[in-house]
Amino acid sequence: MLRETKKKQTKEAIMKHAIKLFKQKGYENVTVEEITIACGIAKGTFFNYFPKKEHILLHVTDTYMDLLNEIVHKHQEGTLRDRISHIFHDLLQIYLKHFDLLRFTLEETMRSAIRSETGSTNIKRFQETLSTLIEKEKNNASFPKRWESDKVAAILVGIFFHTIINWSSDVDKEKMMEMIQQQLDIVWEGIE
Amino acid sequence: MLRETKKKQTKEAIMKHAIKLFKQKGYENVTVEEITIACGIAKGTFFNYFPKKEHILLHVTDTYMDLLNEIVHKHQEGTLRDRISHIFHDLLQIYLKHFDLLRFTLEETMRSAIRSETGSTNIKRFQETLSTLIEKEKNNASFPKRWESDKVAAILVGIFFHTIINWSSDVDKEKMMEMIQQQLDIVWEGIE
DNA sequence: ACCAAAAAATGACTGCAGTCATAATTGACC
DNA sequence: GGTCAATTATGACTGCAGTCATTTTTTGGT
Repeated sequence: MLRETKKKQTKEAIMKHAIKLFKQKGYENVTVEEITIACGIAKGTFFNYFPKKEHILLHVTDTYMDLLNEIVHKHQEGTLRDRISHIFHDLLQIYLKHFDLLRFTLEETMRSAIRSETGSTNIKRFQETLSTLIEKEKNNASFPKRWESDKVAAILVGIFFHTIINWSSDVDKEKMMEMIQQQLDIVWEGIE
Repeated sequence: MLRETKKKQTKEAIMKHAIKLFKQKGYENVTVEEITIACGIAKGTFFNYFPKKEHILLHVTDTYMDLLNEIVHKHQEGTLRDRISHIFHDLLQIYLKHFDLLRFTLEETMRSAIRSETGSTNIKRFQETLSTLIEKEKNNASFPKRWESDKVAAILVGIFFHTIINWSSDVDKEKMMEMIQQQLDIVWEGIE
């Protein structure tokens, strides 16, 4: 299957060069033609692999999805409450570190979620990851069974995204984590 | 001041015709030129009023912001917990009713929040509205003072947006409200 | 090694958002 | 009501995303 391997190579080449250029010049200042020239292919070929320029960004998220699993895996000890905090902390660090690229990725993630072009959005995958994490904890009896893991995960994801969307302009990283932390505290202890 | 009134008229005309066309044909199938022709002005004039096509959508939100205040005003009786539920219920109804237009508006709202083109995003304004609502309740001593209204509002907004983003594909309106409701319950009563 | 069908690459082409130099309109002042 | 500076309108123009008819490459069969 020469064809298959070549296709994979081309796709990866496009992504590699695209991301490199995005980081260099910013997403909006990079044209599709530029990317294809960097790859040594014709402009039209790009669209055989990605239906829109933006779709590269969705695939970028896939890479970071792996990272999410790593992070979740890294924080196994302690209470669920602490573990979630640590996970969010690490995620936030990554987001802020690669902010220039990832904010466009975030934008695209939101867009595709709203349009629901794909059944399974990256946000939903994030939520599922947290959901299974919580579900496991339930079996350890260290988590109240009356709440559906799914819904709790939804709240947590909501907090995370809402915070990074609304405060990513803020340069003060510590403050952002503090915001998330305080919201988590409220959720854990309950308002009333 | 003929000039001022004329400017306002033109701006409103653009918005009126634009929205009408968006509803008819969908945001993406309407060109800027089409809008200007409907208004009887030249294409270039459009960009004297809105820097980008998408910016009309941000102004659409302004209209719905007024609606938000009405809704908040409508639900004065009962506990805060119930009031919030009712407010979210009404908001969701509006969102779903005008879904075809509002999902693009939502998209744009998210975009501008992430890019933080404007200091005060519509999301932040929503949050502030809820925050003052909660703050008032604090003074009535019917709300625990230990939590900052701001943070509680942030959680609530997070729940609302995350839900509509991730489930707006779902046609089942009742289910969506149920999702929000259940998340609110958890937040109110606390996880632990 | 040759052939035909399927898959993939190509780049000229189209359509639209957004720009900008120029033209028309307005208001303030005499 | 005539003059001029400031504001606003205009539409030809530019640049880029995305399309598509055509060409090139790959593959499996003989």
